[in-house]
Amino acid sequence: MSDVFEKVMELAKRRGFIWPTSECYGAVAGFIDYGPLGAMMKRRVENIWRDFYVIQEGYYEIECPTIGQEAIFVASGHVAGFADKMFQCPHCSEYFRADHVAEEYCFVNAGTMSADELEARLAHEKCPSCGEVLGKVEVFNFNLMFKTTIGPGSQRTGYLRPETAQGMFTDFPRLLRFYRDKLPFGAVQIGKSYRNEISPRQGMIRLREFTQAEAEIFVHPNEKNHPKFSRYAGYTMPLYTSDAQEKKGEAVAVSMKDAVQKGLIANEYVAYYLALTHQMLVAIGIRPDRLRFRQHMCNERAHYASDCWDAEVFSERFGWVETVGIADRTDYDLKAHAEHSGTDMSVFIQYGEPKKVQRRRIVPNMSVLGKQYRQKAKAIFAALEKAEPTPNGTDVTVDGETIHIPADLFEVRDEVVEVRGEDVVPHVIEPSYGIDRMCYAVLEQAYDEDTADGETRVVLRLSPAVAPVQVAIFPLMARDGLDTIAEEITHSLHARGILAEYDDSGAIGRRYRRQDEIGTPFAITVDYDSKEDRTVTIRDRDSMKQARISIADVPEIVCALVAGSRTFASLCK
RNA sequence: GCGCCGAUAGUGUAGUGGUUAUCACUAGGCGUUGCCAACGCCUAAACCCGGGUUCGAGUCCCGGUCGGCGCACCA
Repeated sequence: MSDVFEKVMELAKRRGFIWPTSECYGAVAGFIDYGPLGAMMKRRVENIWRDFYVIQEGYYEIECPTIGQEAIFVASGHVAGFADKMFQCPHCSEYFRADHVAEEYCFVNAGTMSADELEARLAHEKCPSCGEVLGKVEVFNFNLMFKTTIGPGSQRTGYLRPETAQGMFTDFPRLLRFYRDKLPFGAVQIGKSYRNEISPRQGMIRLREFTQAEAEIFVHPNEKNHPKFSRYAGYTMPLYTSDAQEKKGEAVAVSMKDAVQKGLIANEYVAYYLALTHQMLVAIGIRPDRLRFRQHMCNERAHYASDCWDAEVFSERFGWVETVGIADRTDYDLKAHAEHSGTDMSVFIQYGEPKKVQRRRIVPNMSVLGKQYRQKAKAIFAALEKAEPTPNGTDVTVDGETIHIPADLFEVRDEVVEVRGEDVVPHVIEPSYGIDRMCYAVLEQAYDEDTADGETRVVLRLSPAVAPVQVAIFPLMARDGLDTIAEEITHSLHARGILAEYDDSGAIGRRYRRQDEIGTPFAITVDYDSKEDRTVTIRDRDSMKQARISIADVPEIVCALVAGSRTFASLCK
């Protein structure tokens, strides 16, 4: 009994959407090839993503290497944190997370114990699976990053990035300058990321090499109202809140405005991108009734994220599949990179009006102190700035030595200074899209079988926006000049950037079926009337209806149909 | 990584240890046909990889790879 997954993957393989990678040597789990049609469709999905994020939002795209030096991932926490301590039971061969088992046995600070400590302590405990006393186990780190070396001699460690996000963070100072030192702004990146999954399954749902489209939007920590929130304030869609999940409830349709007001969503920024994501997924052809937004429970949320939602698409095969993650990552990443790199990752925010601030300043008598303390003078000056002065002078501690500075060697000035602004480390709103999962969802939902003239017709009901081939051109017969007219029409469409496929092979019905199967939304047929009156038929994939249009109008009509600015029904008078 | 199951033309499949490995669809060529997988003729195309048992292996055994399911994993 074959389900939709099997049918659609069989079609995808046969017609050139998705192939197992390096098949001639045996495929490798977690890697796939996009064939000619798949690569085209994926590109169209990515370009729709660009329409939203780059064109509509104005967040420019950058492109960083997929290999990063070790320091990046030390700072991001991936070197230490993207690994799991695991061990295998010597009796039953089961694998376990060492820290999880340790917690079950109530070890104190199980999460921070070293591998050696865990080995020593676990030796006396029983295997959670088979119940035998574990004895000697080997606790090892399994890091999900692919490691490599940079340059000859393997001196320098590099990692394949596990997310594209870090590039936007490490480029932050340059991006800030590019956006002329103002918040908010955003940068996006579409590219490959890599995770060495232990056991990838489920076709293109869990890959070791996959394509992400991520946006990092840098906002003022206290200004999380989106300036264009009105665009989506009334947008209503199903939200599956953490509260509803705890109570075993269901997703409920809420408007973004209400969701923010009721505190279901942390802020307008998160809500804005939830709605934008919904709109975009529908634009690539995801059915709204198979789409919901699930909030992370407190315990599954990364420790630095203040709110996190997954856009989940319902798959007939896999159930609800998380396809997009939208998180408020706060200032975690920028602070980490600032600390590890020593580079400032803050923005100077000017106040509307300069603030007058009362400030006490201790001004040392440089000439006397300098002569008296010589090498120590510099450290003493620094210490004095933070000292608490008394009428009898003050004590400062330099290199463990307490030195008394008499009151006549410094001056205390109470002054009012103008402060024009402050340094702020922005918070980051991160919508992160799994392009491959989106592509799978599009294919699965587009797959359909109907009956035409008593025969089963397989049809991919792809949106014209993502269909790899946008229109097919058929001469009814490949002779009598029909082929020439059809070729001319094909070229006129190519000139408009439309991917039109000419096909004169086989019966006309067979050619329609071939195109139905790869989701080509429209087909134009040149017949003998075309020679007389310069008209052709245009046929709609889904309804299989035809309309007669002038050859001269073909490019404009096809462009309008593909763009969605005109419906096929409007052609049928 | 463990357990169970599977792997045969492009796709889906048949195949008692013994001829030249079955059939359908698909694809290519020729003819025919004049708007929805028509028809005729012709052609191309496969036993996952490596060992073993045997006179002989697509078939039996062992190991591997890939895929599916269950477990574990999925910051």
